[in-house]
Amino acid sequence: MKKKILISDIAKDLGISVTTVSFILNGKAKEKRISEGLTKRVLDHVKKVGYKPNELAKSLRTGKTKIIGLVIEDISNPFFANIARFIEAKAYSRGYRIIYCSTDNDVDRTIALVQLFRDRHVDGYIITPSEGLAETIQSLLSSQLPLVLFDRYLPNLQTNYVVSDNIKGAYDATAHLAEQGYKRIALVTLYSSQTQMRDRMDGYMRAIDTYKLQPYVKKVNVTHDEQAAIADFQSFLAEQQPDAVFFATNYLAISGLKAIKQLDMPMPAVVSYDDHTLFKLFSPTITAVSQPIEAIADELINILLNQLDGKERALKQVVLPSALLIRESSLKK
Amino acid sequence: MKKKILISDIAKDLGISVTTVSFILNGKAKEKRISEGLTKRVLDHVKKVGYKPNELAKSLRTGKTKIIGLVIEDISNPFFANIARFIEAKAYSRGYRIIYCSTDNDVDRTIALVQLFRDRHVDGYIITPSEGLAETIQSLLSSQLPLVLFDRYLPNLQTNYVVSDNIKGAYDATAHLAEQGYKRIALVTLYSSQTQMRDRMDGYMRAIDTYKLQPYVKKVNVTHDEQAAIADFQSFLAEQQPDAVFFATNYLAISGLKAIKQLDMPMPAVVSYDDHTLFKLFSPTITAVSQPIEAIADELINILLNQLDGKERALKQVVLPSALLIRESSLKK
DNA sequence: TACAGGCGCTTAAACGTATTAGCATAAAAT
DNA sequence: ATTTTATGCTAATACGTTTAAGCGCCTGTA
Repeated sequence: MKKKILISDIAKDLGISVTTVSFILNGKAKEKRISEGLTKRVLDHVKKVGYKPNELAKSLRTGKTKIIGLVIEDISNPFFANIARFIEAKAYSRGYRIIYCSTDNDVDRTIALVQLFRDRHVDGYIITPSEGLAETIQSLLSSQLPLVLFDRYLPNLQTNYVVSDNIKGAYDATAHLAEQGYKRIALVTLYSSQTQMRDRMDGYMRAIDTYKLQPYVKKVNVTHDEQAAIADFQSFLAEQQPDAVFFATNYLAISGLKAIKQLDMPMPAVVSYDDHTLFKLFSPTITAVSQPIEAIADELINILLNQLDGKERALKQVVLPSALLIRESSLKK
Repeated sequence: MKKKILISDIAKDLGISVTTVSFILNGKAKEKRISEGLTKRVLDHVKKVGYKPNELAKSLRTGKTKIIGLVIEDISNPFFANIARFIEAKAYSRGYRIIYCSTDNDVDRTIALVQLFRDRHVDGYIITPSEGLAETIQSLLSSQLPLVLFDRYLPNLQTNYVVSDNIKGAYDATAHLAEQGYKRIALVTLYSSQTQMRDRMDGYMRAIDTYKLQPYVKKVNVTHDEQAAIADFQSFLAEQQPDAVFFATNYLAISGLKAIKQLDMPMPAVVSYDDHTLFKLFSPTITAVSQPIEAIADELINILLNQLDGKERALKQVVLPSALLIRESSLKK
């Protein structure tokens, strides 16, 4: 078992001081007027013995970890997984690493995860805030920690955020169904007052107003037990007999499709907010409101890195447009 | 902006030494014979001022981080996502945190991620090794770092691992298709000699032997461009006309189903290795070989934590049984 | 000849914690 | 009365880095 090499070993080997080695390793050789000859000798020797600095010690000393904490609702949801992937790539190319966690929309869990990141002194945070997270976020803000929210924001808090235009996305989806001639267009959403849910409801209602239709809203509790949610939704279907359903999230759409399938009934028209890799595979293929994933990731990482570089202190609140991808499930038969 | 509280602040406030506070905070009050009165005073005061130790400093001093690094092929694949979720819960309840990363089966990326975890001094590793990772893993082993592989292992390396019985799983799937009366049963697999792929091929071949059928094997390159893989698979379908297809992974099955759908041909019987949340939603529903996810997670975390506790030094190589979930896609019409 | 300043490097202190060795006092044993 | 042992706590060092301050030497200028 080989002993771990320290910066002091390098210094000793070469008969110079630790400081000099440190300067060279941190690219300050020029600035600190270390001779080129010595710089080269040190670099060569470092490579030869395979020295790697202890990042914990570095972080302790500098207060920086070069790590960004990504707190995301559900990393197995393709929407979030893709955002995470883009963010990771972009951060990497700028010298930052990402560590991420899923909250499953559980407040206690989210708070614990933010605390974990805080304990580990991550340099910045990208968060999909669950409800009840205001206090935690406020505490990050008070500590001046670089932070940007996405997918939703906390209405009472002045934070950076990046969201899509949920109102317009939901309006377009609902209007599309109305244009197709559907009359009983239902909205299936969560028991949740998160901003994105509120806005999707809002967009739906505006389209209902425009087309002078009746609203049919079903709220579902999807957290614990999918089968219960399915049964709940089934009774709604039986009772209200919608001819079209707009699901406010992709996983609601998936549970809803399971419910419809089990019922063996004529399938209503369907639109999902958020696309899913497999929607093109279903029969019929599923129409979806698709958020601009790469643009969202871009904005997020730029806002955060600009803050980390100290370039930007102004609040950034970005709203990006969504696109309606029309597939078979929403077309009039 | 409030100043961060240190252990020395606590000591000063109470007029005692840092050592004493540290002992008490680490539950060594009894062992170090600190009086109960003082212990209580310290604990009360710590709670009152909301002191949190600096974990970086702790880790630097102790060499422990209480963090486990989870290096996983693709966290957005439901199989891996569920494993991760179980592992996380189990680790948490035993005082460990998990940080995870997706490798996308890219060797360079995997090496970089392991290095990241190493730099951050995680206490142990759970890894789905991509091909070409032998050197990296060997280096972890040489450094005596607690480690367990899963889903596959590296044949030339003596490591702990947990895998499912891929041979039997693949045999059962293929045999089931044969029993249904299919004659031209194809295997779709990856260009990969990872152990799980080799074993699935093996199981398929054994069943082909048992039933005296002809093998039809298609290898697909799925890494870069899904559409290319789809086209490639389509030409295989056209050429070989299989009446049944056994896909060696769930994402192969998904790409395959897309290919079949695009072709608008009579659908062959289908079985997937690894289940997927949405397979029950497809038409027809998709038969799958399902791995015992919770049992795998259990074994993984137990093996690792026993190593971390120093209880166990013996090699643990665990093989768990898979189950065939028969759905519509594999039944004779 | 004296002095200023540039050059190339080093000394020493810090980051916040854990832990070894030991000190002063009091009680118990000889 | 002296030595031993137990009690309750602390001083000092270590973990592996970064960095402010400074030191001796050389060169050029007055």
